[in-house]
Amino acid sequence: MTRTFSLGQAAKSAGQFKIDYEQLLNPRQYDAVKEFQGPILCIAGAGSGKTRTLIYRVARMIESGIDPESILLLTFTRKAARNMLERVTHLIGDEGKQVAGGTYHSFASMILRKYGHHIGIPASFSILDEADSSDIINLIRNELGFNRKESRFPQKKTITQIFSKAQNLEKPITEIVDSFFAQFAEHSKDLCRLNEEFAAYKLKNALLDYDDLLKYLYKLLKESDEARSRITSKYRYIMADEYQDTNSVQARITILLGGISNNIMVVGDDAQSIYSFRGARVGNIIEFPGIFKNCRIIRLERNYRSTGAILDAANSLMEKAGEGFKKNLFTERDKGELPARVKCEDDQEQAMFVAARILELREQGIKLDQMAVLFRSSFHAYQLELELKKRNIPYAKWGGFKFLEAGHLKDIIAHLRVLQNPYDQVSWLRILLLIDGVGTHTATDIFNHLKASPEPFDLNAIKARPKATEGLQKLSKMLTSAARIIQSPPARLLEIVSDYYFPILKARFDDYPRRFKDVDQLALIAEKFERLTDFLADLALEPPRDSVDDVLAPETDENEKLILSTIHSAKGLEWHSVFIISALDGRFPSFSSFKTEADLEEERRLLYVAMTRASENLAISYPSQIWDPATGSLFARPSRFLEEINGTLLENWQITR
DNA sequence: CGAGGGGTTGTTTTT
DNA sequence: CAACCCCTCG
Repeated sequence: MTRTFSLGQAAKSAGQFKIDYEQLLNPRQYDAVKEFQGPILCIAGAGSGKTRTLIYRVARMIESGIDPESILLLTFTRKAARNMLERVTHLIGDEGKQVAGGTYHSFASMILRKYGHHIGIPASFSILDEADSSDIINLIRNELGFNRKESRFPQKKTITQIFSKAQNLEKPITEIVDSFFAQFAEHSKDLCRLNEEFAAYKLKNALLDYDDLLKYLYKLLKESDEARSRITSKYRYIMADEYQDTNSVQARITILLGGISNNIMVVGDDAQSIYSFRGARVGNIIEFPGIFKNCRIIRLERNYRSTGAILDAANSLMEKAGEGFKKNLFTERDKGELPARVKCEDDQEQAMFVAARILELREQGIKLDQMAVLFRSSFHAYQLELELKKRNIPYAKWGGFKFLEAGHLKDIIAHLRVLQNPYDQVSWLRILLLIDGVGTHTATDIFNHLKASPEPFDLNAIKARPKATEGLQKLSKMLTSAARIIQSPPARLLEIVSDYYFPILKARFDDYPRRFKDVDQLALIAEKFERLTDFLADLALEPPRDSVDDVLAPETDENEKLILSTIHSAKGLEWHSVFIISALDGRFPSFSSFKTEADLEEERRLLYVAMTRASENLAISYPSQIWDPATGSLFARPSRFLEEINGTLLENWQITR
């Protein structure tokens, strides 16, 4: 590997930049941008121009002669990285494209393909998403006979969550079960056993789940001197965004990556930490200066996004925060209108209010895509979705049910996976079960047979019931011919699979026309890739976030859509007008957060994140009561957080019919 | 051994 | 209000 060394850095002086950074940034931002040697912790409040700062920092680095390929930008989603680097490119030209950027997970995936062999990971590993992991766990659970217990064993999805939480928090299974899933305490031992088997299975089949990606990247950096020195000498300028939402493995990775060059900046806001359920530690950001000596701390506290009134209300909410990370966010904008506190009769009335108000704002010239409705959990929006459909208001929903979770798309992907890895047991079982006359037993037999065969796609020698033979032959024929052109663009392979799958789809689902369209949508995504491996790896690392409904919506109407989003998915974004719905104790804060003070505090930060998404208009609404069938209780109290916000900072709205 | 029916779950948030 | 599981029938 060669390393480029540029003399440009010394040659250029401040006056030679194309961009007038000092003019375009406020003094604090400029501080963070102009200095890129040495460690920096940047505490960036909501709407303080954090993204802008990062973009200009990368631009300035490149303008100073730093090799763009030595810059690594770690962000929370890959989309965030992509957008930022596009803007860098826009500012200074194509060099911006050479900067490495992505999530910790995607970075891990890339590095492990290249250097994984140092710790025994083959370059051809596949990535498991949560559903894949569940399926494998289910398989092993059945083999171990744990499903036939007298007392109920947790469901596959729950087990997956338990395992993931254990790895994210780096705690033993038993402890996770005791503290978060006490109802399954009696199965602790079996769960440990299952977890061991699961780990062994992944190892044997070269499968990595999300947690493994991080775990092995850390292991690589820690244990392989050669890999570490190659990686750290390539990436000499590290920036990590949303650092408050990293877990301890990610923090250790960051420290190892930045430890040699010391040129590391982490950016974050402890008041916006909302991912502790998956192991995020606010501690990472707080401990950072202690780990990197001479770390400079830069605070961005001027908010450019929201009106004074919105900011006052948000600050008021955080004043009562149990843990005192005091923020001093200020704005020089006008006060604007007070945020609305809207009491509605019920869920239905709330939906009607939101829809009517949205239409009113639209009359005033605010575009639909400048408005968003935010909620704690995605099912809170069901009623509203009905109302929007009724009134023909186009919307896109983020979070909740994912496009790829639809059964028919999983079927298609399973076929592609088998092509890529003919020994992928879960995918084989899935596609074999689609054939008439094949059940779990036959499918397992077939898999065991072909596992030992040099021609895994040749199913002709298989013994099965007569009813099944025709289907098996078709499958075999399709896979064999697709395998012959396995190097073709994934879109082509997808086409072959779809042609085969359409009759099955038609027979299985009444609503097959709708589902056909989903497949077309998948094909559009596939077109962006040249190799099947890349396509499949990408689907796991960054599943398309649009819901099925959204994909089905006609692509007309100049793309102007209202956004419905979980607060988690709305992180980092902003809209002119924001509605926060179902601010009802039990819904938000969520019933399941009542147990501990820490969980409640996270709900508070979540509301803070939601409120600070709004630039001009904010309305927080709640139905006066809701019957919750899940808990069997009646929620009838407005969110406790609404009570805590200083009453003079909100305006109460009355609904009349 | 597979298919299909009925009863029974348990529901945050996501890379 | 699904998905999921289990059981019985064909």
